[in-house]
Amino acid sequence: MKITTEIESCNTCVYKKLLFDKLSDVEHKTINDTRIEYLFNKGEVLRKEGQKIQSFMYLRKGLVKIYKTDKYGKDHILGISRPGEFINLLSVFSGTLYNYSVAALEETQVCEIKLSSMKSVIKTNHQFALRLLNKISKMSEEIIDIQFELNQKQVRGRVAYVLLLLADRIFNSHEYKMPITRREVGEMISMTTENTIRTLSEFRKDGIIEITGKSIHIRDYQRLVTVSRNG
Amino acid sequence: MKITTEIESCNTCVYKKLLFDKLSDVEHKTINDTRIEYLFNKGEVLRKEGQKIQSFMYLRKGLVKIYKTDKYGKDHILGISRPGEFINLLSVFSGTLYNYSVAALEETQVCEIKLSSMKSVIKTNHQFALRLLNKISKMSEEIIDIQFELNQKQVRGRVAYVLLLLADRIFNSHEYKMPITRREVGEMISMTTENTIRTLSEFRKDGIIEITGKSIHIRDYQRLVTVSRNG
DNA sequence: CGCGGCTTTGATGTTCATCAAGTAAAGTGG
DNA sequence: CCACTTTACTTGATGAACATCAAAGCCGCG
Repeated sequence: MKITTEIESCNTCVYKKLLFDKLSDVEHKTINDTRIEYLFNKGEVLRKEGQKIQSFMYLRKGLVKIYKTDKYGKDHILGISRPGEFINLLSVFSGTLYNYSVAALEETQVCEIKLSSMKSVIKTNHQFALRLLNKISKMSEEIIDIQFELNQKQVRGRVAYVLLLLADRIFNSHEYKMPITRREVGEMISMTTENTIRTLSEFRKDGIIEITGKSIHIRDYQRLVTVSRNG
Repeated sequence: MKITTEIESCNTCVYKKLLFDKLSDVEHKTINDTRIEYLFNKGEVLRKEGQKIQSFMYLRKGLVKIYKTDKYGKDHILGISRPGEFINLLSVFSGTLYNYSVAALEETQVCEIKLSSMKSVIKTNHQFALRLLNKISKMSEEIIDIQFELNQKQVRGRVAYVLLLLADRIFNSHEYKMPITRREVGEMISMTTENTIRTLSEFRKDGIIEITGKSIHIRDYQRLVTVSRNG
């Protein structure tokens, strides 16, 4: 992890419009003054469950996994976040401690804003407060929705669902390099690594996907959708 | 469902302190003026997935289940809410449509407040906005946490977890009348009704619980905790 | 170049869903 | 209020889905 200074001010940030565009100059300054840019390497843990929450984190580049560790030390992945998303939305206003961990799946750049600055802007800008409420709700609902969907499916459906989630929501492509290991796919769908791999092999034999190491090429998208729906 | 007029004003409500205690007289009037009290019978659906969100709902008496229905028509219970809790916190700021359904498990009284009134108070009272953010986050985290816990367990552990959840968080007693059917327990833990019942019978045979129709008496609390942990 | 983690496949046993069949309880209409 | 119908509850038997154990090849990295 290291500190960078790529952006001079939030005003020039490409993600400004996602949350910070309706702020006054003073409010912008409040946010920008306590802002720190960080660069995390692949594999680095940004935040750990149980740590004290002192800042707001905004994902600018890279990819992270959001996960919880159970009492046996096994991780359970709740979701994957892309640039433009907040990393700690959920925990940030519910308590003083992180309720889950966040780790970088690739080189990842984040902006960190002091929690006090965020609260200060909420005080002067109700529109900002409403947008924040909206963002928090959406992120929670997405996580709950993924769990709900996965709960209805068995292995084939679950693996298909994850492949589609990556294709549609993360990479917007039918061809991508898997950002997570097979074990992590298992940790996402609550299945063993072995069965996850077996299922991927089945999909390959069925001609639904092509696998070359980490690379996935979805050859029969429609069929994968069907498997995800009915599996 | 029928409209009641038990409380004259939010000022005299026993639940005032949970969210509405730091409001000015004008803000109180804003909330109170659009407030309507409803009484729902056991089994009645308060809100259905897909309906438009136009109000904020506060649970005053009774018990409700929060659930989603899958494409096969099977319900999946996400949580159970007690008096003093909001019913539609999650959905309320994330979109215009409900993302889940809410049904009364017993005779239930709710206060409904127009969404516009809530937003109006957020504009004038940032402390209120922060408390709302906090409440939303907490409720989401509880739902996510329950799913996370259940995902690690198998049938025995899951059934034990639900029994403890009811004992500890809903009734604060080792003896209670089940507010949900066996099928609904199954819908909560993603297991079939048959296996849920089988497991309850096992617990009875093992002397962990006593079952008399709908009544549950936890005889060996510690053992149930152990089963919930390791099952 | 070798060590540890990731990946893969196979064999085996456990857990759980499904099917079946019957009893008990709770609504419902006359 | 009782006959009737539906829904809830319960247990057993069977097979399917999945975890576990085992063993070996692969890959990246120090």
